[in-house]
Formats: sequence, C-alpha cells, structure tokens
Amino acid sequence: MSSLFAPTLREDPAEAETISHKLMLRAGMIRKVAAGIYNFLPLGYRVIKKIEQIIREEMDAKGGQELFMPALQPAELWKKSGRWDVYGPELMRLKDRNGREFCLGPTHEEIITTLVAENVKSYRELPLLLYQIQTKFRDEIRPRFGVMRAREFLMKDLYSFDRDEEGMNKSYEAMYDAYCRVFKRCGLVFKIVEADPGAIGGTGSHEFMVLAKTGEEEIIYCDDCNYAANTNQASSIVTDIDFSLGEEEKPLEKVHTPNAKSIEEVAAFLGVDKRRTIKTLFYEAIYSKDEWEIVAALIRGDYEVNETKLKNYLGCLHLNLAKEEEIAKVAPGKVGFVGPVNLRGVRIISDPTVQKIKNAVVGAGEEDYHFINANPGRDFNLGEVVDIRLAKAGDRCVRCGAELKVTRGIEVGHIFKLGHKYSKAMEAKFVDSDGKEKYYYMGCYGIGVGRTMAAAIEQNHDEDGIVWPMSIAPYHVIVIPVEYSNGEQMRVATEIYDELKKRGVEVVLDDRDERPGVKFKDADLIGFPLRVTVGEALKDGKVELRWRKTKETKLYPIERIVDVVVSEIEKELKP
RNA sequence: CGGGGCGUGGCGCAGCCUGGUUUAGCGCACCUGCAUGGGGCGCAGGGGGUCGGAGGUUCAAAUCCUCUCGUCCCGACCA
Repeated sequence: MSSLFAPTLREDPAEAETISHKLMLRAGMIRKVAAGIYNFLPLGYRVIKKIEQIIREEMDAKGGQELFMPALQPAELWKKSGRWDVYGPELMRLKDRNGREFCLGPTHEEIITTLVAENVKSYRELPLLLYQIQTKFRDEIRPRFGVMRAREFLMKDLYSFDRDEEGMNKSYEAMYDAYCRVFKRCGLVFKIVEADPGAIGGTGSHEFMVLAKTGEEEIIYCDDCNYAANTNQASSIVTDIDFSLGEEEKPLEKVHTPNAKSIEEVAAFLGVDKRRTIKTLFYEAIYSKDEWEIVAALIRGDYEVNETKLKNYLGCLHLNLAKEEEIAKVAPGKVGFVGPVNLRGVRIISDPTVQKIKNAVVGAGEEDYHFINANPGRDFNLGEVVDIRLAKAGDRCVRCGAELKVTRGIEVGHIFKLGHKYSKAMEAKFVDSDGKEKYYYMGCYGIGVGRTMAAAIEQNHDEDGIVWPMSIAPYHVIVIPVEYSNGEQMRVATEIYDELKKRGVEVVLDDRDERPGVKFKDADLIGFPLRVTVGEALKDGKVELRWRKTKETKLYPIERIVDVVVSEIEKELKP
C-alpha cells in the first residue's frame, strides 16, 4: 500500500455529482484529463480488467472470437455505409497530413463488415461471432457523470454474421444469455428492456439496464411478468380510456378562458378532469434536406406525446416542436389556445385516447377561448389514429394487465438485430448452399465497460465508500497492521500477506506509517471486500476478519486466517 | 446548441458586491521534528499561489468592464 499509486481524497471533488463519480475519484481509481476523458489509475484499471475478463469468458463460451480493430478509421468506409453524413457532429473527424479524412470510431460495423466480406466466402464458415474490447470515441454533446458518459470510453462490441434470419435469431439469443451471465457475474441487478433500435437500425433490440436512481434512462416495467421497456418505447394499456364513452354528445360551445394556456390551467379554470381535455401539439417532421411537413399531434390532456413513437411512425429523420410562425400558417389562435377544430391543410395524428373522448375541452383557435363538448368525428378530424402516447406509471401491462411501475436505469449493454442493414450497404455477401450470393444477417452487441464499473458502484456503496462485489474488486483483501511501530504486528501482517499471495489471493498490505483510522477509512473507501486486521487480539494469537459489506467482524487464530480468507473468496466467486 | 453556476497553492473553500489597510487567507494534504497508535489524533516548525487567459478602466485590480478559454449542472441528442 505504501507504494501503491492510489491517491485517495478525503473530500468530495467539486466536479463530481453522482455517487459513482465521486467515489471513483475519492478512491483514487480515476482522474480527469479533460471533459469526458479519464485516466484509469492502477486500482480502477484492475476493476476494468476484471470486467473485461468476465466478458471475454462469456463471449468465448458462446463461440465468440476476440480480435482487435483500429480506433482510427478511414472516412471512405463511413461514406459507403452512408453514416458519414448521418452520424452528425458526434463522430470525431480528423484529417491526416495529406488531407485524407478519417474518424475515431464510435463503433465498428463498417470495419468488421468489410473485413468479413473480404475474407469469408461461404456459408460453411458461418455463423461467425467476432468481438473486441476497444476504445471508442463519441464527441458527446454533454459528457457527464464521470466515466458514465465519456467521450473516450471502453466498449466490448461483438458482431454476429449468419446465413439467414433464423441463424441471426439464434446468435441474438446466445448473446442475450451471455449478457445476462456477464452482468450477473459482475454483481449487478438489472432489467432487460425493449429498446428503440434508433440510429444503428435493425429489427429488434434489447437494452440491459442496471437499476439505479442516478440512471439516465427512465424505464417502465411490470412486476408480474417480465415486460420492461424504455419509457420512450413502452406500450401500455390505458385503464380508463372509455371513462366518458357512455355520455351523450352535447353541442359544441365556446367559453372564455383568460390566460389559461396549459392543460393544468384550463382544467383548473373550467373545473374539469384533465382526462377530458385534448392537447394539440405541432411538430416539424424533417424527412430530408428539403422535404418536411408540419404535423398536428392530438393526445388526451393527462398524457404526453412520445416523440420517439411519433418519429418512428412518421419515418422522419428529425422531429422538433414547430415554431410559432409555422403553427400560425396551419392553425388559428395563439399557442396555448390552438385546437383541432379548425385546422386547415395539416396532417393530423391522434392517439387512441383521443378517439374515445366524448365532450372534450380543446383550444378554440382564438386567444383566451376554448371549446367545450368537442367530439371527435363531429367537430374535428382524428386523422391517423396511432399510439403516440408516453406510457406512465399506473398504466396497465400490455402482456399481463398488471400495473406498470417506473424506475431509472443505466444502460450497460445493448444488443441489436441488424439484419441486412450493413451487409447491403457494404456489399457484404457470401455464397449459400444453393450457390447463390446472399447478404449476411448481422447482429451487434455492445457492453460499456467503464459504464459497467460505474453502475456497479452506484449499486454497491454505503456512506463509507465502495462495496465491491468480489468478482470485480480491484483486490480481494487488505491486511492492516494497526500499529506501525509494533514489530510483532507488522511481522504477522506481512506473513499473512505473503501467505495469501502464495495462495493466489489478490491482496494488499497496508504498510503505511499512518494512524489506524486513516487506514480503515481508506480501506472502506476503496472497498476491499475483506479486511484482515492485525491488532490487539494478537496477544491471544488472533487476528480479525471483517466483511466490508456487512461490517461483520470475527476473530480467528493466526494459523487459520489464510484458509478462512481463501474459502470465503471461493465461496463468493462461485455463483 | 439554449439556460445557469464556477475557475484563487495538490484538494475543498473564503475574500470580489462596497478597488487601497492582505506581504492574498483558512481547512485538509505535503515536508521536518517530537509524540502517538482500533476509525481521517496532538504539538512545534516549514515549503508551495502568473487569483484561468488577454485586453481595458484607474494613481491603484483577485475585486470593476469587455472578450476569450476551461469546467460543472439543467434541457434537447445518444451506446
């Protein structure tokens, strides 16, 4: 310990907000170089290597083969796949001395697809699962939370190549299983969530989310069955969708609603249930550089529009809330008072919740006025009825009907079925058994290594510091002699240390001339799962074993301590 | 990119509003010595700062103004 480079900090650094970030800095595991760029110090790097090793074992178990691809990639390949233009400013671009364009890879579909296309010719060589653990680069709009969202970060990415869809699905399932094993072995509690395939594209996708308050993603899940999804992707059943269906349609009426713009204000002013109101939102849907349209989205007042769903339905590249000038062209009235009743020449998308409302409150298209008793079909057009609703806690599960709950999660892994997306773009073909050339069915599977480490800390810490799961702890055990000047204690501590090392235990000896309190604090902060304390019980021939997690302490005779430690570690690492 | 905060020894901060009385201060860390040894102990001494950078205002700037860079937080984006 006296020679270990682990500069611990007594106080929280000002730059850190989340627990994992603070603790990694304080425990001397990482140091910042620039925004989103970090040094991993010896302790932190040991954790990284542990996680990598677990990943390797599980990838290999599924037939994965490790290789290593360059971080620096020629623009040419990205132009071929079309992503040079699509990826945007997040792609770190640079030029070499001859002015040739390159980028620092945020992912490796282009490289690997090219590699396989050039070297694999026959279905006999499939399926092929290739992976690497590489530094990736993304020029994040906003790096944050330490290594959780960094600009340079370690990622394991595996790519599967299959001859047909069935094979792809098999590979996907194998990876799904491998991912469960990896995260379980890392001591993480996680949920698997249906995700939006998003920019990477493809036909199916799951995210592995570590449950944590500080997670960046909101997820909705069902306790009764296994359903879980990103909020921006979730489907749900609205329990009270027909609450007003039995009513008789009353005549449309315009009422004065001064200054009542938001749903809250309108509902409160008129004394009606928010469920009886309809929100009208205008979006600008951009399809390409010169193709776009304004779309009106209608949704019941107590729900929010899920922009991801809307975007996916429209199939547009970007979706933004429309500017007031744009809205004015298609709808009368000021924002806050626009409604569906007198829209002209605009595409309308309605959520099913709107379809079922009777006698609704909507904007009147005139400042300070709303309509009451508006009825779909009679007073306004529903347009296209599509689920564009953001699911919320209290909705019912689409699979089993139980009540849905909301929590937050850290995305540590993401798996995709890519299908032909990249093999077509990169012209990657093989010859099948029927003698015909076919495109590979691909899948890609990522794990954020640093993020997994941060997530593990978010889930395993207490007021004193990190509580590492044995499987990814930088060391299994620390041996602390209490009195530096006590030769007997130092001697015994050193012996135990040597013996543990001989037995293959990852152990640190705190041989620093420090007060006991300092050593204990540091040990707790760094989070060694086990601590052997050589102190006053030595006069009875005993030393102390303490579990970091439970703070439970037991005395053992010196002769037995090494065996006990070894068996405790084995016990922990077994499942 | 929009909004906000912050840049003062290694770390955490005060001083700034109301310019000069400060030789720029405090806690922690660091070095030396003494003492001590079960939860960041004590005493004595010591080293370390272009006050983020540039320009300006002024007799005088850490302090006021302008620009700039960095960094963190919230939002939109994303594995």
